[in-house]
Amino acid sequence: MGRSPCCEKEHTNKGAWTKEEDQRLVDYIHVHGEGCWRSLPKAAGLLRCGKSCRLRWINYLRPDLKRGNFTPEEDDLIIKLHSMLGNKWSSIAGRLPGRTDNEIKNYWNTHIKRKLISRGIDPVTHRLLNSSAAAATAPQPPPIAEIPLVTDKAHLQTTLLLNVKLESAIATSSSSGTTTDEDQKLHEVQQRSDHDIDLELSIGLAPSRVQKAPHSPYESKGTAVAEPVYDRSQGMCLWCELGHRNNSSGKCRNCQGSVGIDGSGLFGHYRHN
DNA sequence: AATGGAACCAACCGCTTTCTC
DNA sequence: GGAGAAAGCGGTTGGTTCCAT
Repeated sequence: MGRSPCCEKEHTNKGAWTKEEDQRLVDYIHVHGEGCWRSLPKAAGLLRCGKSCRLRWINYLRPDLKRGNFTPEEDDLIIKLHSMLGNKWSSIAGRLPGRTDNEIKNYWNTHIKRKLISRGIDPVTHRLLNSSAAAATAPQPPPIAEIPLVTDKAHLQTTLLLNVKLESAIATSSSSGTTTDEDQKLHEVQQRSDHDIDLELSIGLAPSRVQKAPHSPYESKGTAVAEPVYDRSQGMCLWCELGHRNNSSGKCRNCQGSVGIDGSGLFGHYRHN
Protein backbone atom coordinates (compact mmCIF):
# COMPACT_ATOMS: atom_id res chain seq x y z
CA MET A 1 0.00 0.00 0.00
CA GLY A 2 1.47 3.29 -1.06
CA ARG A 3 1.65 6.57 0.68
CA SER A 4 -1.58 8.51 0.63
CA PRO A 5 -1.44 11.63 -1.50
CA CYS A 6 -0.87 14.90 0.30
CA CYS A 7 -3.91 16.35 -1.40
CA GLU A 8 -6.55 15.63 -3.93
CA LYS A 9 -4.57 15.73 -7.14
CA GLU A 10 -7.44 15.72 -9.61
CA HIS A 11 -8.71 19.16 -8.75
CA THR A 12 -5.50 21.01 -8.16
CA ASN A 13 -3.54 23.24 -10.47
CA LYS A 14 0.10 22.55 -11.09
CA GLY A 15 2.92 24.46 -12.62
CA ALA A 16 3.58 28.18 -12.61
CA TRP A 17 1.46 30.36 -10.39
CA THR A 18 -0.69 33.10 -11.89
CA LYS A 19 -0.84 36.65 -10.57
CA GLU A 20 -4.35 36.02 -9.39
CA GLU A 21 -3.34 32.95 -7.43
CA ASP A 22 -0.46 34.85 -5.86
CA GLN A 23 -2.77 37.65 -4.86
CA ARG A 24 -5.27 35.27 -3.33
CA LEU A 25 -2.56 33.60 -1.31
CA VAL A 26 -1.04 36.88 -0.15
CA ASP A 27 -4.41 38.31 0.78
CA TYR A 28 -5.34 35.22 2.71
CA ILE A 29 -2.10 35.12 4.65
CA HIS A 30 -2.29 38.82 5.43
CA VAL A 31 -5.63 38.24 7.06
CA HIS A 32 -5.16 34.83 8.64
CA GLY A 33 -1.43 34.45 8.96
CA GLU A 34 0.76 31.51 7.98
CA GLY A 35 0.03 27.92 8.89
CA CYS A 36 -2.65 25.28 8.37
CA TRP A 37 -1.33 24.77 4.89
CA ARG A 38 -3.51 21.81 4.19
CA SER A 39 -6.72 23.70 4.75
CA LEU A 40 -5.45 26.99 3.36
CA PRO A 41 -6.08 26.34 -0.36
CA LYS A 42 -9.73 25.66 0.14
CA ALA A 43 -10.16 28.55 2.55
CA ALA A 44 -8.34 30.91 0.20
CA GLY A 45 -10.19 29.67 -2.83
CA LEU A 46 -7.12 28.23 -4.46
CA LEU A 47 -7.00 25.08 -6.53
CA ARG A 48 -3.58 24.23 -5.20
CA CYS A 49 -2.05 21.68 -2.94
CA GLY A 50 -1.22 23.00 0.53
CA LYS A 51 2.41 22.15 0.06
CA SER A 52 2.47 24.13 -3.11
CA CYS A 53 0.99 27.15 -1.32
CA ARG A 54 3.54 26.89 1.44
CA LEU A 55 6.41 26.72 -1.03
CA ARG A 56 5.07 29.61 -3.06
CA TRP A 57 4.77 31.77 0.02
CA ILE A 58 8.10 30.85 1.54
CA ASN A 59 10.14 30.97 -1.61
CA TYR A 60 8.54 33.77 -3.51
CA LEU A 61 5.81 35.81 -1.89
CA ARG A 62 7.09 36.44 1.61
CA PRO A 63 7.55 40.19 2.01
CA ASP A 64 10.91 39.93 3.75
CA LEU A 65 12.60 38.17 0.86
CA LYS A 66 15.68 39.73 -0.61
CA ARG A 67 15.65 39.32 -4.35
CA GLY A 68 18.50 39.60 -6.78
CA ASN A 69 22.14 38.68 -6.87
CA PHE A 70 24.02 37.24 -3.97
CA THR A 71 26.71 39.53 -2.67
CA PRO A 72 30.30 38.31 -2.38
CA GLU A 73 29.80 38.38 1.38
CA GLU A 74 26.83 36.09 1.07
CA ASP A 75 28.81 33.81 -1.24
CA ASP A 76 31.53 33.55 1.34
CA LEU A 77 29.14 32.95 4.15
CA ILE A 78 27.34 30.21 2.25
CA ILE A 79 30.62 28.44 1.53
CA LYS A 80 31.65 28.71 5.11
CA LEU A 81 28.36 27.46 6.46
CA HIS A 82 28.19 24.66 3.91
CA SER A 83 31.63 23.49 4.90
CA MET A 84 30.31 23.01 8.40
CA LEU A 85 26.68 22.09 7.93
CA GLY A 86 26.68 20.32 4.59
CA ASN A 87 23.48 20.36 2.55
CA LYS A 88 21.42 21.70 5.42
CA TRP A 89 19.96 24.38 3.26
CA SER A 90 17.35 25.51 5.70
CA SER A 91 19.97 25.91 8.41
CA ILE A 92 22.16 27.89 6.06
CA ALA A 93 19.20 29.98 4.93
CA GLY A 94 18.41 30.69 8.55
CA ARG A 95 21.66 32.60 8.78
CA LEU A 96 21.18 34.59 5.62
CA PRO A 97 18.34 37.02 6.19
CA GLY A 98 15.99 37.31 3.25
CA ARG A 99 17.26 34.19 1.51
CA THR A 100 15.38 30.92 1.19
CA ASP A 101 16.70 27.42 1.38
CA ASN A 102 15.56 26.79 -2.18
CA GLU A 103 17.33 29.88 -3.42
CA ILE A 104 20.54 29.01 -1.67
CA LYS A 105 20.35 25.43 -2.86
CA ASN A 106 19.89 26.56 -6.44
CA TYR A 107 22.65 29.10 -6.12
CA TRP A 108 24.97 26.52 -4.67
CA ASN A 109 24.28 24.03 -7.44
CA THR A 110 24.57 26.51 -10.27
CA HIS A 111 27.32 28.86 -9.11
CA ILE A 112 29.30 28.06 -6.04
CA LYS A 113 29.75 24.37 -6.69
CA ARG A 114 31.30 25.09 -10.05
CA LYS A 115 33.48 27.83 -8.66
CA LEU A 116 34.89 25.58 -6.01
CA ILE A 117 35.55 22.83 -8.53
CA SER A 118 37.30 25.26 -10.85
CA ARG A 119 39.49 26.22 -7.93
CA GLY A 120 40.33 22.62 -7.24
CA ILE A 121 38.17 22.37 -4.15
CA ASP A 122 35.75 19.52 -3.66
CA PRO A 123 32.35 21.14 -3.02
CA VAL A 124 31.28 18.21 -0.90
CA THR A 125 34.25 17.81 1.38
CA HIS A 126 35.68 21.32 0.99
CA ARG A 127 39.07 19.77 0.58
CA LEU A 128 41.43 19.99 -2.33
CA LEU A 129 40.17 17.74 -5.09
CA ASN A 130 43.44 15.87 -5.46
CA SER A 131 43.32 15.05 -1.80
CA SER A 132 39.88 13.50 -2.01
CA ALA A 133 41.28 10.09 -2.82
CA ALA A 134 43.23 10.18 0.38
CA ALA A 135 40.18 11.39 2.23
CA ALA A 136 38.16 8.52 0.80
CA THR A 137 40.55 6.01 2.28
CA ALA A 138 40.22 7.50 5.72
CA PRO A 139 38.80 5.00 8.19
CA GLN A 140 35.57 6.83 9.03
CA PRO A 141 33.96 10.09 8.15
CA PRO A 142 33.65 12.37 11.14
CA PRO A 143 30.46 12.05 13.13
CA ILE A 144 27.83 14.57 12.25
CA ALA A 145 28.32 16.33 15.54
CA GLU A 146 31.96 16.93 14.72
CA ILE A 147 33.08 19.58 12.36
CA PRO A 148 35.39 18.14 9.73
CA LEU A 149 38.87 19.40 10.42
CA VAL A 150 40.12 21.04 7.31
CA THR A 151 43.73 20.26 6.77
CA ASP A 152 44.85 22.00 3.63
CA LYS A 153 45.82 25.57 4.15
CA ALA A 154 44.45 26.85 0.86
CA HIS A 155 40.99 25.86 1.86
CA LEU A 156 41.37 27.18 5.34
CA GLN A 157 42.42 30.51 4.00
CA THR A 158 39.52 30.48 1.65
CA THR A 159 36.87 29.73 4.17
CA LEU A 160 38.03 30.92 7.51
CA LEU A 161 38.33 34.55 6.74
CA LEU A 162 34.60 34.47 7.08
CA ASN A 163 34.81 34.12 10.80
CA VAL A 164 33.92 37.67 11.50
CA LYS A 165 30.80 37.48 9.38
CA LEU A 166 30.00 34.12 10.77
CA GLU A 167 30.36 35.41 14.28
CA SER A 168 27.91 38.11 13.46
CA ALA A 169 25.50 35.59 11.97
CA ILE A 170 25.79 33.40 15.01
CA ALA A 171 25.34 36.34 17.31
CA THR A 172 22.18 37.19 15.47
CA SER A 173 20.73 33.75 15.84
CA SER A 174 21.86 33.47 19.44
CA SER A 175 20.44 36.79 20.40
CA SER A 176 17.11 35.65 19.07
CA GLY A 177 17.01 33.35 22.06
CA THR A 178 17.24 30.08 20.19
CA THR A 179 20.54 28.34 20.53
CA THR A 180 20.69 25.24 18.42
CA ASP A 181 23.18 22.45 18.13
CA GLU A 182 24.28 24.01 14.90
CA ASP A 183 25.01 27.29 16.61
CA GLN A 184 27.07 25.40 19.11
CA LYS A 185 28.87 23.60 16.34
CA LEU A 186 29.60 26.80 14.51
CA HIS A 187 30.99 28.37 17.65
CA GLU A 188 33.28 25.43 18.25
CA VAL A 189 34.67 25.48 14.76
CA GLN A 190 35.08 29.17 14.81
CA GLN A 191 37.01 29.07 18.05
CA ARG A 192 39.20 26.31 16.72
CA SER A 193 39.97 28.18 13.55
CA ASP A 194 40.67 31.44 15.35
CA HIS A 195 43.84 29.96 16.70
CA ASP A 196 45.12 28.62 13.44
CA ILE A 197 44.51 31.07 10.69
CA ASP A 198 45.13 34.64 9.80
CA LEU A 199 42.20 36.14 8.04
CA GLU A 200 43.63 37.92 5.09
CA LEU A 201 42.63 36.08 1.99
CA SER A 202 39.34 36.49 0.24
CA ILE A 203 37.97 34.09 -2.31
CA GLY A 204 36.12 36.80 -4.23
CA LEU A 205 33.69 34.65 -6.15
CA ALA A 206 31.80 36.21 -9.01
CA PRO A 207 28.65 34.88 -10.58
CA SER A 208 29.70 32.37 -13.19
CA ARG A 209 27.19 33.53 -15.73
CA VAL A 210 29.09 36.72 -16.31
CA GLN A 211 32.47 35.10 -16.46
CA LYS A 212 32.74 35.22 -20.17
CA ALA A 213 34.47 32.71 -22.34
CA PRO A 214 37.79 33.82 -23.78
CA HIS A 215 36.13 34.93 -27.01
CA SER A 216 33.41 36.90 -25.34
CA PRO A 217 32.85 40.30 -26.94
CA TYR A 218 32.36 41.77 -23.49
CA GLU A 219 35.65 40.80 -22.12
CA SER A 220 37.93 43.00 -24.13
CA LYS A 221 35.95 46.19 -23.85
CA GLY A 222 37.66 48.70 -21.72
CA THR A 223 34.95 50.60 -19.96
CA ALA A 224 32.93 47.71 -18.71
CA VAL A 225 33.85 47.34 -15.10
CA ALA A 226 34.69 43.94 -13.80
CA GLU A 227 31.90 43.87 -11.30
CA PRO A 228 28.96 41.96 -12.69
CA VAL A 229 25.68 43.27 -11.43
CA TYR A 230 23.15 41.83 -13.80
CA ASP A 231 19.99 41.20 -11.89
CA ARG A 232 18.66 38.22 -13.71
CA SER A 233 15.64 37.83 -11.50
CA GLN A 234 14.51 41.30 -12.48
CA GLY A 235 15.73 41.17 -16.06
CA MET A 236 16.33 44.82 -15.55
CA CYS A 237 18.30 47.30 -17.55
CA LEU A 238 21.01 48.49 -15.27
CA TRP A 239 21.62 51.50 -17.39
CA CYS A 240 18.32 53.25 -16.82
CA GLU A 241 17.35 50.88 -14.00
CA LEU A 242 13.82 50.77 -15.28
CA GLY A 243 13.31 49.01 -18.54
CA HIS A 244 13.63 45.44 -19.49
CA ARG A 245 15.48 43.93 -22.29
CA ASN A 246 13.63 43.42 -25.50
CA ASN A 247 15.09 40.21 -26.80
CA SER A 248 14.31 40.83 -30.42
CA SER A 249 15.82 44.27 -30.68
CA GLY A 250 18.40 43.94 -27.95
CA LYS A 251 17.40 47.35 -26.68
CA CYS A 252 15.95 48.41 -23.40
CA ARG A 253 12.19 48.75 -23.53
CA ASN A 254 12.34 51.84 -21.40
CA CYS A 255 15.35 53.87 -22.42
CA GLN A 256 15.81 52.24 -25.80
CA GLY A 257 19.49 52.21 -25.09
CA SER A 258 21.36 50.07 -27.50
CA VAL A 259 23.73 47.35 -26.51
CA GLY A 260 26.71 49.51 -27.16
CA ILE A 261 29.94 48.71 -25.48
CA ASP A 262 31.38 51.98 -24.36
CA GLY A 263 29.10 54.95 -23.80
CA SER A 264 25.86 53.09 -23.64
CA GLY A 265 27.18 50.19 -21.73
CA LEU A 266 26.83 46.48 -21.81
CA PHE A 267 23.15 46.29 -21.41
CA GLY A 268 22.10 44.13 -18.58
CA HIS A 269 25.48 42.80 -17.79
CA TYR A 270 27.73 45.41 -16.35
CA ARG A 271 27.32 48.54 -14.37
CA HIS A 272 29.31 51.46 -15.68
CA ASN A 273 31.27 54.00 -13.80
C1' DA B 1 17.92 35.58 -37.85
C1' DA B 2 17.98 30.92 -36.51
C1' DT B 3 19.46 27.36 -33.63
C1' DG B 4 21.26 24.35 -30.12
C1' DG B 5 23.34 23.92 -25.79
C1' DA B 6 24.02 25.86 -21.27
C1' DA B 7 22.36 28.16 -17.38
C1' DC B 8 18.89 29.34 -14.33
C1' DC B 9 15.22 28.80 -11.04
C1' DA B 10 10.35 27.85 -9.68
C1' DA B 11 7.95 24.09 -8.52
C1' DC B 12 7.24 19.30 -7.63
C1' DC B 13 8.06 14.80 -5.30
C1' DG B 14 8.76 11.89 -1.71
C1' DC B 15 11.02 11.09 2.58
C1' DT B 16 11.75 12.59 7.42
C1' DT B 17 10.60 15.01 11.44
C1' DT B 18 7.47 17.15 14.51
C1' DC B 19 3.07 17.77 16.43
C1' DT B 20 -1.40 16.41 18.27
C1' DC B 21 -4.60 13.40 20.09
C1' DG C 1 3.84 5.29 23.88
C1' DG C 2 1.66 4.78 19.37
C1' DA C 3 -0.68 6.34 15.26
C1' DG C 4 -1.96 9.55 12.05
C1' DA C 5 -1.72 14.23 10.36
C1' DA C 6 0.82 18.17 9.24
C1' DA C 7 4.84 20.55 8.25
C1' DG C 8 9.60 20.74 6.86
C1' DC C 9 13.33 19.49 4.09
C1' DG C 10 16.46 18.20 0.32
C1' DG C 11 16.86 16.23 -4.29
C1' DT C 12 15.23 16.52 -8.82
C1' DT C 13 12.73 18.06 -12.85
C1' DG C 14 11.12 20.80 -16.57
C1' DG C 15 10.17 25.17 -18.67
C1' DT C 16 12.25 29.51 -19.77
C1' DT C 17 15.96 32.53 -20.84
C1' DC C 18 20.50 33.49 -22.29
C1' DC C 19 24.38 33.21 -25.24
C1' DA C 20 27.64 31.60 -28.69
C1' DT C 21 27.89 30.20 -33.22
